[in-house]
Amino acid sequence: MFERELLKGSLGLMLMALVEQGPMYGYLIAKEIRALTDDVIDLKEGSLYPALHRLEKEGMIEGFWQRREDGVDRRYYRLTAAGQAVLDERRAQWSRFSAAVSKVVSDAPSQ
Amino acid sequence: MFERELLKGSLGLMLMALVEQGPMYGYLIAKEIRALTDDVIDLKEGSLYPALHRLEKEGMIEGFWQRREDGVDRRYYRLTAAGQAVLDERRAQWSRFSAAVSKVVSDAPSQ
DNA sequence: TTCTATACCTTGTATTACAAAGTATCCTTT
DNA sequence: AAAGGATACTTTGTAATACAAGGTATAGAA
Repeated sequence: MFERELLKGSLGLMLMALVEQGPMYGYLIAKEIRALTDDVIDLKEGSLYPALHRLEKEGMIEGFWQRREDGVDRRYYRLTAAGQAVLDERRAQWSRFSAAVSKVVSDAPSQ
Repeated sequence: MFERELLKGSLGLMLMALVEQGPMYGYLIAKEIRALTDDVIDLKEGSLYPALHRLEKEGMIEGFWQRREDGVDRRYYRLTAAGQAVLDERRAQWSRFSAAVSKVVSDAPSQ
């Protein structure tokens, strides 16, 4: 119940970071995130696909269809140049932000 | 613009963590957070007070009015027993979550 | 045949940070 | 004396977004 809100603001960042490593498609991205985080982050389809569409519309990522031998279409995404710049920015911002929250939340008394 | 969404899910946690150290009132909490985070997190009143009311309604914190000598009323909050239990939980959850995001976002290639 | 995995999509809902406005007091600056 | 800023709390409306829950379609295993 908290996790839902925690994810806000960091989902786009994670998607861009994964796509940065090379073209990936949605379903694989979700599996990667589950694997990398030991199921701590379990992305739902209703979050994943709209987020990808959003990033594409904003020009951060670029999608293209690829047909497998068996005829199944998969939509791969790659990072755009604009996306790379924004990713660098948001990565730094995440560092600052998560460090800030951790500091406030750490049980060390203020004095 | 991203920060707004980043804060979601972690604001309640920060408020509870601060109030855990002893009774505090809203305005002071905002100042404390700015000071602790070097202005990385600058809490707005439209976020702060509704969040405090929310936590109070949920029974996580307990508010009481205190009148200063000059006649100004301040509303102090302290953590409840229920709030302490939830705080411990959310603190652990934040650790797991932020570590998970950092791992996905870190530029280290998957192999 | 039924179920699971793969792979994508969409609509509606709940949550929540914040902008922007208001109230009131005190102190400092012009 | 007037104007501005800091202190201190409040409220209403808005934008953003994760997700539940539904859908489509294929392939292989039970």
